[in-house]
Amino acid sequence: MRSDDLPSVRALALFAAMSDESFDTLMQGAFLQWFPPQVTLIEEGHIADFLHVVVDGAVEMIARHGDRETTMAIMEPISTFILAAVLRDSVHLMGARTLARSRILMIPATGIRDAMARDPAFTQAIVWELAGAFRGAVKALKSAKLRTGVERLANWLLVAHDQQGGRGVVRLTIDKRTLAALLGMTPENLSRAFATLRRHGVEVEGREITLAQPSELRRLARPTPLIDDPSL
Amino acid sequence: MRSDDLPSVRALALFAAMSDESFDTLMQGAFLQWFPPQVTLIEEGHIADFLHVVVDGAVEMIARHGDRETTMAIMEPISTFILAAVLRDSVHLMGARTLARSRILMIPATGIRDAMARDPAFTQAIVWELAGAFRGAVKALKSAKLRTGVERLANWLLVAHDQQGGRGVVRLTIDKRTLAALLGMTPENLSRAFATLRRHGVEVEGREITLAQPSELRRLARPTPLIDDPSL
DNA sequence: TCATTAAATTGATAAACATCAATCATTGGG
DNA sequence: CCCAATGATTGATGTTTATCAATTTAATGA
Repeated sequence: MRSDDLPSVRALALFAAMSDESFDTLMQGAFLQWFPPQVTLIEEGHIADFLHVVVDGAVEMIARHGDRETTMAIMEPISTFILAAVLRDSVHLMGARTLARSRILMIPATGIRDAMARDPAFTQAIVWELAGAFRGAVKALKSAKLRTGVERLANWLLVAHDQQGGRGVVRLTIDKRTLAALLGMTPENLSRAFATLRRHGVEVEGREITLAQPSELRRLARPTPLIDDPSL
Repeated sequence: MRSDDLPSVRALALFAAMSDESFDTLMQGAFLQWFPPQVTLIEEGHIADFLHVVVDGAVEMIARHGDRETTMAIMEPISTFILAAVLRDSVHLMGARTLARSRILMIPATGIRDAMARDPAFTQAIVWELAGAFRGAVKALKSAKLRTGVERLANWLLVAHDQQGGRGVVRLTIDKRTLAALLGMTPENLSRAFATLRRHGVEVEGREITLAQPSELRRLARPTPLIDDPSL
């Protein structure tokens, strides 16, 4: 790993408070690598060898069962995935695949566990990270259980809208098939959901989506921070 | 809190490795209390004041949105709930209600955070607990997204069967309405799912369920450790 | 034991969602 | 620019699930 990448890695919340010694030890065995799109990074069911950190790009967390596949989450910079499997020295419950050209930091699982045992500040950061991951999964489960597909899309759009500056336009950074899988529906039903939302001011042109009547959309979506607020 | 309850609390994995000093400080402000069934312990959206530990009984984690309600998990002894909200000093994403007469240990959230800051062994135990909770939520989400209702019931029965000694009978410890909500369906559809499973050797008599043809049920259920193994 | 209430089951119907297929639109490579 | 491949949309149909209502069963309290 090139030494000019180190400061930006160090600035990540997970690593910021740990000691210099711990950080240097950890980075000895780590590597930061570019991957093209559609590369499988980890396989569901395999033992976790590395902690992965998305530094650039995007990674799709995938779950499969029989002939069925779903998208569990999209990891964007700067975020880790598979931390729990690493800490428990266990198997991945999900696979991961790059959605775009991505730069991924990979840190040996043993190094993470060793550093955690030695550096309390690092452990505290891990606690913070895990608590956030757990709450993210709870919110996803709530959405899946309490909302219809159309409602999930509407709320997804409102969140994306806020994250993109709230100027009436949402630019899709993922293809619609992946969005459908993330929202727990078929691509066909995503198209239909968009058609349903047309009456609520949602205009779709390829990857650009205009929210012409945001309050109308909000009325249908019924957002709640307890599901939709990424910071909660 | 009576001092003869302390040893069994101390033996909980979360507290076992922490120092005596930390444990004593934590237990100063804690209390262990019996609650009758159907008592709301925490409300969704409220700030987390206490960490809760189910010592006896059972607690249902509930999520609500509008006029809809679902069961997110059933917490049985010995388990904690709401740890992530405590650690992040944030609001509950779920409510909790006793399902049976339950003995609950309540520890002030500030005490938990203080102890975590001071006692690395406690922090390590928290990491272990959080990692498990996250993986539990991921498995629940996978089940919700990848399986039909009938399949979820079938797998739930197989897991319960194993946990109850694998002798061909499952005894329901919760009412069927709650089981339905846990599995993400209406009570009516739970009845229908049981009727569907009759052809796979599942005989229902009130709260007692006989698995007359376990391998037939297994063939329909298609269990996978990556969703169904409680230890993974 | 009996009456009342609550839970569970069953039936009918509607809504949400998936599957399959055909067509259209977009993208990427030669 | 053209063509092939891929993604998206639309239509038809089937499946899963929810809702509503009626009936049956089980549990509870006096």
